[in-house]
Amino acid sequence: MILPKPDESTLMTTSLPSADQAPKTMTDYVYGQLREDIIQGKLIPDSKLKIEHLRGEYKVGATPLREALSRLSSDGFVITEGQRGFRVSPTSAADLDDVTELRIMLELKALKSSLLHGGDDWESRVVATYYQLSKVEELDLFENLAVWEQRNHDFHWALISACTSKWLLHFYNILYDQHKRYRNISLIANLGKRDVHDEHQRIYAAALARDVETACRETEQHIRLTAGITHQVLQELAKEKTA
Amino acid sequence: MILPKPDESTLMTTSLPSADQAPKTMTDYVYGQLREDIIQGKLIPDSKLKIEHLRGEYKVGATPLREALSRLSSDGFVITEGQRGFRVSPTSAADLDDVTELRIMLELKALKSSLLHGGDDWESRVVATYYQLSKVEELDLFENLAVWEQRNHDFHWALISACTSKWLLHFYNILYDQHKRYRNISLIANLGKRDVHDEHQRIYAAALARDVETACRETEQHIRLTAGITHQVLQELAKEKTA
DNA sequence: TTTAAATATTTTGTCGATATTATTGTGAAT
DNA sequence: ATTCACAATAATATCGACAAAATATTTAAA
Repeated sequence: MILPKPDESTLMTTSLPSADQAPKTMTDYVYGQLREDIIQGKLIPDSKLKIEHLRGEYKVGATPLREALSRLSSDGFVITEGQRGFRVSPTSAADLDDVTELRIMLELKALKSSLLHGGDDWESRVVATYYQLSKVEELDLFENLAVWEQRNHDFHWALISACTSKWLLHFYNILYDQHKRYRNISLIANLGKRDVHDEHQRIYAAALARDVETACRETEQHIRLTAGITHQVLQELAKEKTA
Repeated sequence: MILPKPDESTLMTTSLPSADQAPKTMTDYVYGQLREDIIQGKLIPDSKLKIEHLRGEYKVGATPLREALSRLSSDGFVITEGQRGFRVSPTSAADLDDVTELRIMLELKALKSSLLHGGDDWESRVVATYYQLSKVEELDLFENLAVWEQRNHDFHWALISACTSKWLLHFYNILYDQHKRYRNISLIANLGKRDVHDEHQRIYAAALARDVETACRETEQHIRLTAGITHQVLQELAKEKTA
């Protein structure tokens, strides 16, 4: 078993997502890989996930693979039917709307709780992640997409990290990544048409001022904008296919 | 492989919970068993789940077992740590509150959507499940706990079954069962102190009248009452332990 | 040519065995 | 006694192989 340096690893983690828990086990490793490849769209929606093929692709045995796929199925990234193996969960405009609405509800609730309970450590995290995000947003985004993605996630996570509900954060994590799946389709269109940094700045200011009302409003608008543009791109792609 | 008659089976099912999807595979079978045994408290919180032992208990191989446990870990019923196997998720008063608050939020949202979108088929389901529930609530509940449990679930599910959000229903299912875990501790205390049928009747009437406001208010009160009594029993048990 | 039955191939789900890692138990040294 | 090192034991995670099931292909009939 050749694996990177070991580290803590629990389900429903409350730690920052950038703390990229180095996997202790083959299952954990391939779980992370598969999840990431699904989110990145490298494994295309509704395509079949054949064990033998994946075995060669990720250099792991069948057992850890099946375990990882089982987990992913409960996360909603993979669907499994009777004796017909696994496949990547399909995507659709309807599902995007579904994910978006629920994510808004959960994120706003988490944000509110976080603003009410966050202490000095929370403030520090918000300031630090905002600073790092700002740095990369001054550069050419198109050349630093991966870094921006990471820091964007870190910032949003820091904002809600003081939320007291473990379950809320757990579900939020799933929906955030589901949403990311769609957003990746339209990332370029998204970043081109907006002043994302300005949106972040406003959320940041409201959060530190503990202005729940404003922070929630700005966050909701922020998410809806992304989802809206993604929805457009998705429909354009659908039209191209039929035409 | 000796398994019951086959049937459809997909994750994130939108069908009634009583439609007890007969498992096609060993993994599905043992997944259901383990889940039920955790909910029923037969597998006690925080206890270790040793593969060899479970293998004998449920008469299945190690691979399906590990797959089922992997799924359950993403569902939050089981926790898995690095190279230290699986254990039943621990319970706590804080977790009960967490589950309760989130469940209320999700169930009310789902109920609202359902009342807005439900058609004739939805109405039929509500009427039918309410009728069956009423029948058993006229009998001695203590002698029909299992049946009551099932019909109570069916009724609540029917109410929200016209909700258009698949994700909302998926998360609701998880939280409902998590809540059931706690409720089982105090079921007797709960049924003794209340007129549950009256509460159900009021929700029923408001739902059919499409009175979103009232239906939500009654449902919230209904859940809070259960959770409150469960909380009490939980604390009493904790005191007994220290005393 | 289409439809249907029969056969061949692929793929899934499962088991038993094994190497690796954690845990427990034992005895020596502080 | 308590702590530490080290051996003995137990449990986990993984692999390779195989039977059952689904899928693809061929062959025969309408």
